[in-house]
Amino acid sequence: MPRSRGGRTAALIQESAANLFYRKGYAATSLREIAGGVGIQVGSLYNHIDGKDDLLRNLMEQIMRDLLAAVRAAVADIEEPTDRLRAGLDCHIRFHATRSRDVFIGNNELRSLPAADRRRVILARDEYEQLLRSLVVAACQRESREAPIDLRLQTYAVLAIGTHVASWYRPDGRLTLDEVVQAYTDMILRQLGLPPMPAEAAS
Amino acid sequence: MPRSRGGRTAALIQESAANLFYRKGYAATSLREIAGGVGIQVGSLYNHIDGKDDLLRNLMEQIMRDLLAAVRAAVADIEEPTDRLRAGLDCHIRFHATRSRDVFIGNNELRSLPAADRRRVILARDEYEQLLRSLVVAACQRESREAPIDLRLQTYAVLAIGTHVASWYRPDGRLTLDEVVQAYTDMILRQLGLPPMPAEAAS
Amino acid sequence: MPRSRGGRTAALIQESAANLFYRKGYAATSLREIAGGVGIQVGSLYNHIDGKDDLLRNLMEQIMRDLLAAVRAAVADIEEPTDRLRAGLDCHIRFHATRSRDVFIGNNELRSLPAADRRRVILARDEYEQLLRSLVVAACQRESREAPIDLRLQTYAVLAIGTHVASWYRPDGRLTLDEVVQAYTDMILRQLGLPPMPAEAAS
Amino acid sequence: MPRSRGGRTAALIQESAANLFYRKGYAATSLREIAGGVGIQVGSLYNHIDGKDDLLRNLMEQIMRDLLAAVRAAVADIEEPTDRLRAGLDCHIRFHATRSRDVFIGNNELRSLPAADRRRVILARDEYEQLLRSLVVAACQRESREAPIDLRLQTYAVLAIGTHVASWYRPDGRLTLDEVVQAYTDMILRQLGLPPMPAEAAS
DNA sequence: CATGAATGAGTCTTCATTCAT
DNA sequence: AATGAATGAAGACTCATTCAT
Repeated sequence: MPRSRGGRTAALIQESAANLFYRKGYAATSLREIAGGVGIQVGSLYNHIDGKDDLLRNLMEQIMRDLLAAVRAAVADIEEPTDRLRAGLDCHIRFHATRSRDVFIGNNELRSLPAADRRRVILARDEYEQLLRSLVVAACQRESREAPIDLRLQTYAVLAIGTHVASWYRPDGRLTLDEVVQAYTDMILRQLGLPPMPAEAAS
Repeated sequence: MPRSRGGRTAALIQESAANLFYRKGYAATSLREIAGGVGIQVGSLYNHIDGKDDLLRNLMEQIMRDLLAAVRAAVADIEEPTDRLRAGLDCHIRFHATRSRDVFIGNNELRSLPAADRRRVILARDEYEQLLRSLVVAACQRESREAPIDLRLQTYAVLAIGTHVASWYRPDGRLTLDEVVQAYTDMILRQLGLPPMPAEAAS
Repeated sequence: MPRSRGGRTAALIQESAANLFYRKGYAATSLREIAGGVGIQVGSLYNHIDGKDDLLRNLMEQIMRDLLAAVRAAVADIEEPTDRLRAGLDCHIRFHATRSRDVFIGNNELRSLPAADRRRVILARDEYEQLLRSLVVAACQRESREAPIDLRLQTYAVLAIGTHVASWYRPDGRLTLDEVVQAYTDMILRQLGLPPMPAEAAS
Repeated sequence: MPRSRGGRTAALIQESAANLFYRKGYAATSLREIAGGVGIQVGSLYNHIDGKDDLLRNLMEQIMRDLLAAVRAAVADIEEPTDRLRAGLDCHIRFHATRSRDVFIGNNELRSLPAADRRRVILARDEYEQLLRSLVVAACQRESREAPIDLRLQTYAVLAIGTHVASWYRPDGRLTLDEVVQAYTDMILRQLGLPPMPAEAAS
């Protein structure tokens, strides 16, 4: 019966783990439950992972890699600073909404990671924060018409909004994904004193 | 079934529990550690509490009561809607910064609470959200010069900023408490298209 | 029911562990069995020990301490080298016979000990070997009438006989304790070319 | 139920098992490790063995067969009792030194053997003990000039020395194989009151 | 009130063994 | 023959909880 799954069991385990870590938290999730989610016995997990940490580490490193890559790709071909920021924010919000489960875990289970891995993830987070800040700073230097509040705080607020979106957005909720992305992006741009619409689109 | 709710030791236990829940999370904290933080043995805890849940429940109900009471008191004697909002935001941010530990626990350990208690806490949270929304709506109806984005989202964003402040503010950090409160309050007001400074203070 | 045992449970646990380590070996003995031997549950063991290692470590350090102390005490007040050797051998054999269980464990479970403890026990064993060798050498230098074979090997042989006695002697066996001690002591003395009987006793 | 008793891999597995049983003991050795020593996966072992017991049983029966056969062959063509004993001891010591690993396992893992196999091995050990005793008795009856101590004990001592040699001899140690064999053989002969050198060699 | 000890369920992990491929 | 995956039992250890002292 178990055959024919190909090499997919490992992925199913990660899925099951992510679902449970999201619902109950890492420490409150037992391997028994994770295995149950895949339809195998606890011991069988160890054919695919080295330990419980593995599941969390994989998850957290993956989500940080994906987030960094997504925003970098989103701004890659754009020159104009404000357009870059707009594109970055769009991607940032959209990512946090669509991958809210993993982002949520990434934000809440840092302390559950073994110290060594935690350091690595924190470095990636710092890198992401700097990427966002560089987008914010570049756009504000060129275009902002109001004296901006502390730009580091502004960047924190951008991160906060991502985190928050991840904590409540549901695909079947009151607002569509595009509406949410639009609303929050505008909110941030207005906050920074920047025009919400791309120049060519506004004319 | 002993209880000594007013006791000195009981308070120390709550403190120890709060510190550990904050650092490691509820599920990852053992009663042994909590007892250790007070300098007593595990068994002795049961002279003061009924179980591990107790500690979390007390904490979460207390913080919600305090938060609601604080903001209500802050706006109690103010009539003018925008002033009410300003005062409410000031209190909201300040509370989240100064009581960041307990607020953080309140935001992250909801799922660790037994279902019955969870419901009660969620009701209190809804109540708080409505309080904030009423402040936002009242101020925007009277004074806002820009078409506001969805006001429910705006309120969410206000909550998000509180949560975020609680997650990084430290009394010995780069910014003073007043600076943080000022910055975030202004940020939100600007966002809503409202004047950041009270009229009389500005002149 | 469990009360009134005073603080004796820890000792009962050590006993139970020693019996099982002797019969089945350390690795093949489960904590469940050890606890069963005392009439308690596995978890209860941890009120008295820190882990399985503890039981082995205590055992091995105790037996080496006792052995060293016993032989040192046995030769303490004796000046004459051959008499010292006789007394030392008597004690050596007698100890290995009467405490055969623990000696056996000590000889066979060294590798089961965590590396740090293992080193400590090995030092004690080296110390004991040197004590025995010093007795042998002193006696042979003064009195031996035959050219002795390598004295280090002879000492090894003395140790080997102790080990071997511990592996088969039973109090209810064919030979009494005194007979065994007598026979092996004579055997070794003869081997070294020394007179088996104390001078005054022989006359 | 595959079997390939003559196979090359089967022999490698036995080797790997013997090395590990020697270093860590039977109970503390996992099939994973044994397989690792051969460079195959655990499951593959079962193409060559029926189970973990198999490995130990084979080892123990083999070593007893070899030991018995070796000593029998060594004394086969010798008539004179003391010469027979000398040759037997030489072989006994030499065997224990050169095959120390397997002899060590044979002496220490008896209790790890399933009851049925254990009985068989014990019979072989008894047979070997009787062989040695017969050599000792025959030589002592004809030639010994001193009143021998209990001959059964003497035989035990001979066995003890074999065991002990197996526990410390290393080919690259301080003494050569011949020196060790010589020393211990002389020791035993002297013990029995028998001349250490063959008559013809002494002249 | 505090303690030390007991309990039983539960944790993660390892193991020998099986078997389809 | 070798492999990768599955299994179920067992391992050591932790935990929240209870209770006699």
